[in-house]
Amino acid sequence: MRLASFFISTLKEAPAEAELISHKLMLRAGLIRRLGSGLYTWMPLGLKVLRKVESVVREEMDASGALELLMPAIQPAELWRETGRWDVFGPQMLRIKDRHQRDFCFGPTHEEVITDIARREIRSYRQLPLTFYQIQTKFRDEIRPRFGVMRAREFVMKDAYSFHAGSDSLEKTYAAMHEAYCRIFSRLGVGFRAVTADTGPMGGSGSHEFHVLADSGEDAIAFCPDSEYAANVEMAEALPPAGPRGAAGSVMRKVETVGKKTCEEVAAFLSLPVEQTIKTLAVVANGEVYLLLLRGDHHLNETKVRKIPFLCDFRLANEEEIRAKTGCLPGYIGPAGLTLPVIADRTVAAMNDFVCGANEENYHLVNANFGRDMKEPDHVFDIRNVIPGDPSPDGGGKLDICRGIEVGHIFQLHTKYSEAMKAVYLDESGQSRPMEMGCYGIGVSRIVAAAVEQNHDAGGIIFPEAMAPFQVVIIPIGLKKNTEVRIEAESIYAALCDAGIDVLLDDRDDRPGVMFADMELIGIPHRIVIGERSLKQGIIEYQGRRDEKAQAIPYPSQDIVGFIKSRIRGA
RNA sequence: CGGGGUGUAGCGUAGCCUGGUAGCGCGCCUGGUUUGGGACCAGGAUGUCGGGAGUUCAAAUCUCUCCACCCCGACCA
Repeated sequence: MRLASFFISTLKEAPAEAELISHKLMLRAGLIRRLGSGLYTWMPLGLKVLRKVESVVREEMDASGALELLMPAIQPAELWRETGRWDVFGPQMLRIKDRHQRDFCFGPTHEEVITDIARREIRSYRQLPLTFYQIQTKFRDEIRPRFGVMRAREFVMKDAYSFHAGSDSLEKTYAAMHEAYCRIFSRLGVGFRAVTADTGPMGGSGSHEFHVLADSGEDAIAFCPDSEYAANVEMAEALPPAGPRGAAGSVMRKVETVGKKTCEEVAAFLSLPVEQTIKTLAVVANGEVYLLLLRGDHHLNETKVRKIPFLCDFRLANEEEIRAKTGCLPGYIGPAGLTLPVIADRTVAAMNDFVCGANEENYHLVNANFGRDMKEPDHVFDIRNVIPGDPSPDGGGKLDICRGIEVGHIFQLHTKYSEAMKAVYLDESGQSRPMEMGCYGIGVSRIVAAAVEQNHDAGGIIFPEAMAPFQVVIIPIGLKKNTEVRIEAESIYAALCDAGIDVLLDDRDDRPGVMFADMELIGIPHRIVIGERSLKQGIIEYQGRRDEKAQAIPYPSQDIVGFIKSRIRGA
């Protein structure tokens, strides 16, 4: 491609709306332009990147045996009513009415549509297993779209769905998809990690997320540096403390703690470690008020709480409810002297001589103990987030926590959708059975942002080889003025094109600094500079995007195409 | 949804407090000189000051209202 007949639009300064480095760089490089909140145009240069990501995804999906199809972006409400998700999905789903006032949505996902296809088309176990996939635009009306295409409302997603006669087959395909995902992210050149995950609103069991590791990631990942263990913190199990609970020591006393509401404040006020305090959370589920007990420095894990059957639809109690049940303000409530059901975190259950609210405004209890000063907890569950230093659930060492950008998620759905929508097949014995299903997503557009987030420097983006908009750029200095420069630039350009390399010729005849800066900003991995000065010495210059300095290449004596090819491969 | 903030030329911004007919940098256009790291000289174009209403002789500036966008939060007592 010749730049004079292409279109790039770079910015020296980033628009004020961008916060995240990837967002700023994508705007400055002219990859994307914002149309509205969470809505982005992929400019020609950005679209080239997006398409390259798509093609890697497509190649690996095809290689895994999945079959590409394309479903409508707009879906009728009836399908969603069959699975009950029309009501469950909530405001994240963009609902539309057609001219007849019939309900539709702009698909946030496609389980219903694909299951409808499956029930119409698949009759027999002989047709199974089957995996379909598409690369489609989705719309989710996010609470707060942000970070450009990282969390946009409209985005490009690869979603695949597999159908099986039996869960063995599902597990096989699931494993194959896991492998395909690892190949995809490796080929794309992003640093990633597969972690065990919660299934969330998609339902089902058995799930892995794929995260691009980046400090700006929205997800926290617990991992063990000394073993293979890695999980979303939502999922990471906090093991019970090793030893038994210590014996109760000196007698419990009530102390005045005026204005000290948080555990940190109370601990500091009493000169005790915050690990010696217990915080009490009042929640309401099914009309009942429960007390949840956590160690002062720990945080509640909502996902874990929702897995406790009687708390699956819990919410935090409001101030009036708390006052009615405990007679006291939030900040001073505690498990002592109340009849409310108490759910203790595993860590709390092993604590003795702790500090907790006295259920009296401006007072806390010190040296409190279960059994002696209050009833034992009614239930003990793992309801907290793990923190760095916690033992790894696989026994392999201590956990650490890092951040990641979720770019892929695979689920075993089993028969959640097939049962609801009667997607059945006949097995060998002629019996009708619901199909086992799996579902596998990749955030295609998000990958671009994640890759930029992970690969950039002061000059701009450093695209990984596989998703760079162009593999090589040729920068001629003094193109119009110097015939020799023009001839050699054209000849090298033609040779690289013939070799099937995606090469950009910067024929703008601009000042060198402008061309260098632009090409660095948009992140082209390999650069060839052809100038009168070097040509006279029988050389041209090559510089990799990550290289400190350019290197001289003897020219025309050295085979440039071969050299570039080796660079592309070696990168 | 709650809180905070911003809206002035394509981008970044000054002016607003203290009302008097809008300025700067980059970019853009023309001509010329330049050409190995975002050039220089000369000339030029581009603003419903987010929309509407109000106050005033006069509003980017004050008031009200609507809109858009950004940030933080949306249960951790």
